[in-house]
Amino acid sequence: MTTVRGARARARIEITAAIKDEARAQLAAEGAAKLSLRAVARELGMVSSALYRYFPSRDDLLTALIVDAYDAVGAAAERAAADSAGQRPLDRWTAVCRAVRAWAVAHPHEYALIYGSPVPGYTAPRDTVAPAARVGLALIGIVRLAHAGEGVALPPLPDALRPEAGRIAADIAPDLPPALAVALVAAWSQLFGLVSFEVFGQFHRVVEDRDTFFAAAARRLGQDVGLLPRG
Amino acid sequence: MTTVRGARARARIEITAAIKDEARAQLAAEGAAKLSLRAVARELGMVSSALYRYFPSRDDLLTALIVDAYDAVGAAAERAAADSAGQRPLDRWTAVCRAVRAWAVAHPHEYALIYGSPVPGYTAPRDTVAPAARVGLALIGIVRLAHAGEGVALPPLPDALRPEAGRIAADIAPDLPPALAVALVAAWSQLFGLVSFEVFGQFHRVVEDRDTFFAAAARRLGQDVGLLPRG
DNA sequence: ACTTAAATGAGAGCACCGCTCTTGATTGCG
DNA sequence: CGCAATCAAGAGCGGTGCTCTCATTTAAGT
Repeated sequence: MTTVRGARARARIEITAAIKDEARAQLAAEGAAKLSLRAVARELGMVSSALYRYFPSRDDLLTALIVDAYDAVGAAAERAAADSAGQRPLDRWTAVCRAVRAWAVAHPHEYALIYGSPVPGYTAPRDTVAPAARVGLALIGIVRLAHAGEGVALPPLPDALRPEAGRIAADIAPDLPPALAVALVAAWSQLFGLVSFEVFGQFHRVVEDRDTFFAAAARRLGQDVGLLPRG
Repeated sequence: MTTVRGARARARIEITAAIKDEARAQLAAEGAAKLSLRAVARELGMVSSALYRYFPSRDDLLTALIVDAYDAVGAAAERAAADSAGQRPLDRWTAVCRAVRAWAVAHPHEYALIYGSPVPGYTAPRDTVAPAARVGLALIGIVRLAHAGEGVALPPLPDALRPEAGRIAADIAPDLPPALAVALVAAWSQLFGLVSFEVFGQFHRVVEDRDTFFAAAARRLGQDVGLLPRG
């Protein structure tokens, strides 16, 4: 199906990749707002209208970059999870968190593209939902192992939250107790609160040693999902 | 000093306000990316160049909107803190959190303007730092009262975090113990992680009953800064 | 009260943007 | 080999932020 049919098909793949690379370079240099199709085409030595053979619109190019960014941060998270296999769950949790943060500070504009203000319409395109879930799934995986192992310690669920907790658990991890699922979703979003505040400059003149601050906060987040300090 | 000198000065104030109002309307309708000086001028019945007498650039207009947005969400937080005076600290904490969230979901584009991707340069203009601190200060105020009252319960500080914790405490609340200050900063950013994920659509098809989910998460955040369930 | 300087609005214009359409090669399949 | 799909290029449309010039109006100083 994806076999290269000929020189033309091969060229199309290469040019598509070149466009994305140049767009990514401009994104890293100036941010999504300044990304211009004309500048990308100019840098690639082609005319702007030719670019529309590969991406039907600027938003579609951005969507491609969004998918790639989700995949990149998701891969970083999964790699951290894999590299920390065998360690204690809480250490693995913080390793994944730190991997996410490291990727974010290394690629601030790409991070802003996916976890900042949604720049196109209100709803994300279909293609982005699966890549967007990878970080969350990596976190779930670690907690799942801990739950199967020595178990996790969680406070009881408020009655009002019980129905919603059941829904969430059914959606993201039917094998986990509802209280754990809802704690996971909360911790997941709070992790990106920490990262976003750092990347977007809200910690300016507030937090200096961000590495150790983040490590401690991430560890605390792990405890909030029931991971034990001496598991 | 701010006395109105004449009709011209009065008109300038009114026109400046009208420009901001129209810009805010367009912001709410289409988002910051689509905000156009020309469209604002057109809607106000003036020519685009005339608008530059009031705002030197589009970014300056946006900065004005940013300041207003910070003030609006800060005022909402302070109002929630004032209205809940006398209640138990943890309830007041969640009240402030819910006020922030309520403002955010009511003004998603303005929220995105201040807590989404920073659209102008990397560093926020000077005028924004004071208004941006209001929500944090409201939270600090509540915890400070709780600390002066029946006290707060916090886990011990890791040794590695001790220097940074001292710095943070000196910056934001010298009267509070360092462990509490660092927990506050973390909870502060995590609060906006929860809100951002909801406003930016990351909770789509994950969290349904967002009111109760958020209330529980905010309450847990309050416990993370040492507020006691039955204080 | 008169003059003078500052403030304001209008208009033209520049460079850039996303995007569309047409035209003429080039490629590859039947 | 011929025909259809693919592609680069160019011109062009309406839009943008922003600058400059030029009247006109207002406010202040003498």
